[in-house]
Amino acid sequence: MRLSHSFVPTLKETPAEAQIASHRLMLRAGLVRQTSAGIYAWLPAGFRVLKNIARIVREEQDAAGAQEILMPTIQPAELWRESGRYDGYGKEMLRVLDRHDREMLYGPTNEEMITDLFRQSVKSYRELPQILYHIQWKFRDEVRPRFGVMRGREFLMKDAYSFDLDYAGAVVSYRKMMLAYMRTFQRMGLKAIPMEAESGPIGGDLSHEFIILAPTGESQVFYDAAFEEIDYMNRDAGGFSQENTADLERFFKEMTTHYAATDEKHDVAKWETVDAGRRREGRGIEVGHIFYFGAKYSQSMGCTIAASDGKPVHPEMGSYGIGVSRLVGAVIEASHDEAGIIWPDSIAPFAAAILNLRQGDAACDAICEALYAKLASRALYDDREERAGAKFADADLMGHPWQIIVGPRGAASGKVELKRRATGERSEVTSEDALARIG
RNA sequence: CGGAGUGUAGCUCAGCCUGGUAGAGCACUGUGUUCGGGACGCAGGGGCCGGAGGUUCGAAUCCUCUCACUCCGACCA
Repeated sequence: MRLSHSFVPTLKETPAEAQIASHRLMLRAGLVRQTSAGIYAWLPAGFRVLKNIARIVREEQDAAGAQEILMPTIQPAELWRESGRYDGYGKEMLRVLDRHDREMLYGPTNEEMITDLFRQSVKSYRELPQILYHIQWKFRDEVRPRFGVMRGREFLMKDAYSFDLDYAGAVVSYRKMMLAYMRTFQRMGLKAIPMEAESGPIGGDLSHEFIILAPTGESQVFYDAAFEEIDYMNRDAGGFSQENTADLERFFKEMTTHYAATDEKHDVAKWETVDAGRRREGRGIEVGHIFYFGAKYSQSMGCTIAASDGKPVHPEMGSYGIGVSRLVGAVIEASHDEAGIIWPDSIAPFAAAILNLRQGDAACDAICEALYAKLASRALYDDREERAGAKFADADLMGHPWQIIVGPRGAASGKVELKRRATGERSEVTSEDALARIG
């Protein structure tokens, strides 16, 4: 994409409403625009990041054996009456009437709908276990939206639902999802800590929330260094396989025996028992939450399957959420500096920015165009006729992992300067070497 | 939902107290000089001053109502 013809409206000044770093930077880098309280339009660069995050989430869900579906945003009130949550959910649920005065709602979550879908079609224990997920917009009419996309009213969420014959099976599904989550966050360059949590309005008795570490996070977290040392992706390096029940058990034990707590639940006495050299403290942001809730919904909604003896049983369920749009903000909170965003390679909107410091200079133009053609859709070519300072500032703000700086000084001898955004490290290389480094 | 604020140009804001017909910086357009970390000159364009009602000869400014947004608290992916 050429910056001169892109809808990437960067701002030099910070809009008054933005209080936290990620919100400020998302507005300044032209990622999103607010349309009303807690509701945002995603602009090209921001949307690319959102899609990249969704892609990683999707890949890890698929790898865990979950199947992707897509449920609607609008749901009938009927279903929620069945589960008993229609009246209980309160004002956070956006309720609407259609033209026939039927009561509808904009879904804040999908337990009822998935249970309805499931009970219509699955009749035998032979078809279990199953995990279904979708990535869909949700609406929760928060009293007080804030922090940009981190606490919006409309947000993109991955929610998965597991169905198992019995508790033992449900626990396996739960552990699979937990592992998928740790891998998902690792791939985004995030340090995530799973913590035991209250199950809240979703209900149930086994529940973890996933906190990612960011210096500007909302809550103080205390955890054992063990969480930072595990490579969840690589089984050979101490990781785990989702296929292997023993692995899952070992993984779950790792996740639940080491100390981890937010300030609200911090147990100083227990904390003291953690080896002093392994105690870690930081700020954190909640980006995911998983629940096992047994037959809560399958029972209230009359969802049964035939067990091996032919008798009807209520499947055991769990639900698993990741705040996809929230992650965009959370990643920025975890990875930025004074100059702007520092995108992890895996989710960056563009792998590289090409900065032509002298528009119109034959050598510069030629090198830039050649690089741009080779990098195709992976690079943002800053071809504006502006001073170098403005281009550098925008590139730093937008946070591309690499900057390829093409100026008359090096261009004469075919050299460009390659800058790594995260470290600020710069080196003078040929175009070919630059392309090779970017990979 | 309680408390506190703010709505004036695309963005940041001044003007309001003390009514007299709209301002600055940045951004934008044209042009020239510049050009390796947010340049400078000259010339321009852009605003039913959130909305409605009222007071007044006259309202961005005073009064009433309303809408939107933000911040602090209680709640959440």
